[in-house]
Amino acid sequence: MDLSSKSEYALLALLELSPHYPSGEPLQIRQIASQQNIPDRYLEQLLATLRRGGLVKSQRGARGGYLLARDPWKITLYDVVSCIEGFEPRADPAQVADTPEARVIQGVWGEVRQAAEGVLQKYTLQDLVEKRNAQQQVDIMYYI
Amino acid sequence: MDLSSKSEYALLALLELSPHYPSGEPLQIRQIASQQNIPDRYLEQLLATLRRGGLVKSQRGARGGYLLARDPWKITLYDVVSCIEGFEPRADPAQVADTPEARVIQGVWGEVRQAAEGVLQKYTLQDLVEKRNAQQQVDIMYYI
DNA sequence: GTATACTCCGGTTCTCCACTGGGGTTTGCA
DNA sequence: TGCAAACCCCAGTGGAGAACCGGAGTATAC
Repeated sequence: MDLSSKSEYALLALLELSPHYPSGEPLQIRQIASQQNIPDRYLEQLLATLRRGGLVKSQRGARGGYLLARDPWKITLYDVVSCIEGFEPRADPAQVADTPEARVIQGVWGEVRQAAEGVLQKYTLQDLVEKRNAQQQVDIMYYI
Repeated sequence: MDLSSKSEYALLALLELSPHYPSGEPLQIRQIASQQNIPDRYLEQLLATLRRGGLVKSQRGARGGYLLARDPWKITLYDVVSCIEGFEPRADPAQVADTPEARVIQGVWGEVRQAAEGVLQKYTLQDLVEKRNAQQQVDIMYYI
């Protein structure tokens, strides 16, 4: 019921990439990692997953790096979390007994999942960037 | 993001206890376990947690067993899951870096949690029992 | 006073998370 | 052409928690 640091790291990385999307300039793992202090070798794996999930593109070689695969307002938080957590293949039949009670519980749990996913689906990376900017404005106001 | 079998077992057990609440007759671990085929030694531990959480009462000795601590409509699914999963003490400061981005993400995640908890809070054990009864009615209809 | 239940404590196996390391391969640039 | 900077792939490790199992103790009804 809590956010894994896997997902949190991925979101932080994509948040770093978002402002660089218009320019088309890639960002390197090292830069992202030091900016958000994430272990860089770990972030590498997460970015590889995101690449395989079609959320980022990579550029190899010197002056390479990562950049978003599409506009920041076309990537929802659900896209990110489901890609990184990999909870799409809900089809393993290694489930518990199929009693009437179990079925009822599964139904309610489906509602819980839907509620959670609904929230994740309504936010995009762009929204997060704007939220952060707004927050920083508030911080500045208080600072003055 | 999925229901642990811990919570599922606990809900199944409480669902078994619910119809026995009015009579005041306790149910034994063995009976609950065989009814829902849950490993009985494991269920024992879960029931102990529920007892410490004040959701069930235990009666020791011969003809002992467990019974609900209060009416089935006064126990929400949130009560059960939070008791068994123990996610109340959200105060350990072993968190990730406190960047503006991290704060924004935490905020959104708070919304996700609230959405999920909202669903769990609106259902009681009584609701589940009624859902199951309704489901069984439907099954019978189809059977005829 | 004995069988029947719960109670407490510990250990075990397994899986996953978070992370580290050691090789590769591709690319820009001098 | 060489080489360094980046990504790429695979493998392993340490700790934590989930899901159990087992045994010794304790309270209670009959």
